Amino acid sequence: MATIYQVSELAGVSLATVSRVMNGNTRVSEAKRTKVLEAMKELNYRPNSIAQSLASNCTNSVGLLVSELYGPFFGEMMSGVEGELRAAGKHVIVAAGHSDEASEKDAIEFLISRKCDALILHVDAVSDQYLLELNQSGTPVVVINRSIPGLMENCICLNNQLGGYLATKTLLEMGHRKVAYVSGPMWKTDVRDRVAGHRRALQEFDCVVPDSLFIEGDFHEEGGVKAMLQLLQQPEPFTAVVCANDEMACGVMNCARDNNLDVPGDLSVMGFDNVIMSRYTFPHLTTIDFPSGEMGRMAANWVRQHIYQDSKKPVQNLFEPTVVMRDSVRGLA
Amino acid sequence: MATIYQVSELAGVSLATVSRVMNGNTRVSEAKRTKVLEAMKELNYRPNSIAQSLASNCTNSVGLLVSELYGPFFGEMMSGVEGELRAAGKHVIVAAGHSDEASEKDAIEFLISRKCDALILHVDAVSDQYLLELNQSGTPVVVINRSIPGLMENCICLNNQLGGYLATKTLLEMGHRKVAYVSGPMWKTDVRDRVAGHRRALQEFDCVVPDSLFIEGDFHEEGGVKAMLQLLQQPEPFTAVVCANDEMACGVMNCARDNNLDVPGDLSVMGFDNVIMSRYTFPHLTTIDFPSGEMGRMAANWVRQHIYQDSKKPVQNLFEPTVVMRDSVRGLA
DNA sequence: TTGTATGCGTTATCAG
DNA sequence: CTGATAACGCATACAA
Repeated sequence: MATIYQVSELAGVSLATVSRVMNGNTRVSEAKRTKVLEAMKELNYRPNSIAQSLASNCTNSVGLLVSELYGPFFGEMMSGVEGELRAAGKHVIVAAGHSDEASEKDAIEFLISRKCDALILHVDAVSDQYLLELNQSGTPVVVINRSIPGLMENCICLNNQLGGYLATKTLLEMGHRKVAYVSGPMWKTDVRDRVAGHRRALQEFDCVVPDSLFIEGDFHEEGGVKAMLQLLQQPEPFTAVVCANDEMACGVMNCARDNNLDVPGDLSVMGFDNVIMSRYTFPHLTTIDFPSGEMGRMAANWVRQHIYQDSKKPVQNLFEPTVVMRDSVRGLA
Repeated sequence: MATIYQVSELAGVSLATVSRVMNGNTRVSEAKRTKVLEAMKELNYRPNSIAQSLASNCTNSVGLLVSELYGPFFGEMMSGVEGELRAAGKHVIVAAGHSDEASEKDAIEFLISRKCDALILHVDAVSDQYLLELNQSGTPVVVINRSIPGLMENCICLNNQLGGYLATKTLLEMGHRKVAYVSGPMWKTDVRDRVAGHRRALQEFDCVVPDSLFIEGDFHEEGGVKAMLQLLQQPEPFTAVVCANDEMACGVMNCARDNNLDVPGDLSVMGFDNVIMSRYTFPHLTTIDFPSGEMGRMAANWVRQHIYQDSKKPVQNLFEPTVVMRDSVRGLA
């Protein structure tokens, strides 16, 4: 692999001049510049970004930590991040946190030791305090889908409360009153926000539903099935069930069908996230859109603004969810 | 951030000794070793992996190039790669190639300039020749789902031919004879392999189907819908359709339902890939399992063997697909 | 505008 | 076993 030194020799200039034409920040005479360029081409020179990083103390790479590398939700998000960063000539180093504290911290250490210029995190096991210290300690951090007091500027959030509200309100407006709720794990902040929105909508419509119609799920399809089974076994009737994510909504719909319940004829089902799959289910799932791709892009944009100063697109910290009407919900006569 | 120099000073040893206890390859007296370890702890020292990379000419990072960052298929694969590599203390740098030649090459250049120790590629736009030269030129390459003459040792493949064969054979054995086929883009090698398997099964059963029952799709859900529409408009009757991937199978099923065709009552549908979603569709999709996660893990294992020499698990170059029976296929009386 | 010299934080090659 | 010292490839004050 050719080095800057060999290029300088072939071009008959100093090593510093070569460096200058590469970075393009200092003025170089046109004559020497073309000479250097030619030499580069001839030697098929490629800058060693490792050396560049060491010398400039900038790695041009940002760490991306997500809970899982698979799943439609994270896929869209990663795609957004990578697309935006790649366009700026930056690298993304990914790691998975598996929603486990030790694993998340480990991954973050991993990324830091790699000297990432910034970290984009989607974590839920690690504490707010930890993230605050992390950001203070030298590695800028932007957090997705989590609001951290004292670090709001670095958070890219979805208004989960509003999402939960919209989901339930939609059903309520269509005449449903007996609406069951299958939530995610309540230790997650976004889950609690969605539930709060749900409760607000209920309250607004003077609607009280018994506790037995509230089930804490696990965000997985099987969890949806289990929740539905539980719902079916308790005495309270219900005409609709709103789920805290699309996977569980799938489980609920499948379970309903297995129990000879027609969706949406006998039961309306509402999802959350608007995962790609939700367009393919039968019936097509009515859900709340979570713009994960856009939010990933925005997180990357944040980094471009604050770290690389190469973007002038304003940062949007809060995203608003919207209702996506499809076929799994029906109005009550 | 503390450096090795400060540690050496605090420990009262030379800088070289510190380096030695870090790497643990040379013997160091127990006394000095503990002194160094203590100093490290006190200074909260973390090695600068950039400097390590420059000095050792080993970045401990491998580039991973996939077509897209989203989608269940790549998600599973990436997850396999990251899990295996992370366990070995290696980093993975990801990029998306978008099945476009310029984009794929660009991404590869990107990864190379980052001095990845090896590249794991899932590409389909770039030529065999290019990959051969790439591998020769200093950056070891392992290719997923593509067999390259002269580079077979570096390829982790699925037996697509067998997969295509199994898909169609399954239907044939159940009595179907009028089986339509919705393929992927024919310029992709794996697509052609699947088609070849399909043809082989047909031949084996002395079954000839008219050309109008063969549609070239695009691997997307909409493509499945369009293909099904096309199938419906031509005169030849058919009792089953095998699709080159699950997404298109979803489209076919949805379109069938929209046209009052019961699946599998009136029409059997076979998918390919066994994407997570296929378990959630209605009816649950019968398909061919593509062990993308395992193959990703194996690609990573290849790298560990050949580049880092820290794995003794044997490399498996060829994976066999299997039939996953679910509810979208039914035998003909 | 251009060249020289030094530093970035480690590894690795020597002597001792 | 240990300690100087020279790479590694590039960026960048400083000087010219």
